Amino acid sequence: MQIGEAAKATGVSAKMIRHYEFIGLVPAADRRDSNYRDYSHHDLHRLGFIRRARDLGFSIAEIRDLLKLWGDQSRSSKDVKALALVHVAELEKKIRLLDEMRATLTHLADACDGDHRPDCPIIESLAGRDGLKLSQHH
Amino acid sequence: MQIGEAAKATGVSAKMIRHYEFIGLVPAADRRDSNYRDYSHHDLHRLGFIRRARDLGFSIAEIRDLLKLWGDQSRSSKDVKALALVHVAELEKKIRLLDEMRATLTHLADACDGDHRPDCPIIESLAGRDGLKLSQHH
DNA sequence: ATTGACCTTGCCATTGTGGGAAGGTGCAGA
DNA sequence: TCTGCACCTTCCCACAATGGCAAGGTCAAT
Repeated sequence: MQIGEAAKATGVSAKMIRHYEFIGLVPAADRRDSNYRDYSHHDLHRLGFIRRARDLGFSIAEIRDLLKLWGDQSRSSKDVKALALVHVAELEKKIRLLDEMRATLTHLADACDGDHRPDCPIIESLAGRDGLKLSQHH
Repeated sequence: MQIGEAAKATGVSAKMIRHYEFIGLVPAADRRDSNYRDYSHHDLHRLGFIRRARDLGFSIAEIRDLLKLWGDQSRSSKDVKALALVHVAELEKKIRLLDEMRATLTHLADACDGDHRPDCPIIESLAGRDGLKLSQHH
């Protein structure tokens, strides 16, 4: 199976498949005489695993660890769960940050008349004449 | 005021101040004889505005627009509010995506015993033997 | 033999930030 | 005055993930 078909089958673009090979996330694919990459069912399985992990927001580094655990007969489910929970915590942190931004900006927007006049608490707050406090991330 | 002090005063790193100058987000700073950049209160005010906008998650492109609106006497608060609400919608979209990931992964982790045995629904789900459906983003 | 769809490598762009090297400046203390 | 340190300058590299483009090779069907 050549790379385009593998891409369709797994939902990982050909570009990214090559990239994952380059960074060592997947082993170098077999080559035909034409030098075209050739993918087996086993390869597709691995790529599918990677795509699903990416869909869950795992980073490349985390996926590297997941792949190791996947291939490790002696691993315990505790190891996998720990990794997953770390990622859940990361997701929650990101969500919290974004939600603070959302809340602050929503408050500012609520306080803004949104009419033809120039007065605007949003701009004033950004400008530092601050009645409405802005949250301080990082 | 030289760049390090300006950085401390505004919370924007010297590195980023130079970068913002390079991409034209702030005008080129005045220079002393030494070629050191020299910042006025006016400059600090602009940098502070930028930092607060970044803290609210606005992109550089959006901040560019906000700065235009800031300096525009004839703008209406409607224009600012519209921009802010677009950004709120972006934030909400990101939050929604992350929260789907969080929920899916939390379900998987709940279904995982997390003990010494190797059987793990998380890995199995990633591997595609899927009883528990994974969400399909993009 | 030509066309068109696919593949190959390689380089550039994005977004926002940090790191570091190599060298200039400015001030304070011996 | 010389030395050292802290700061500044520019320039290049890196990250994570992805896309795009260009110049060329391959293959199947016409």
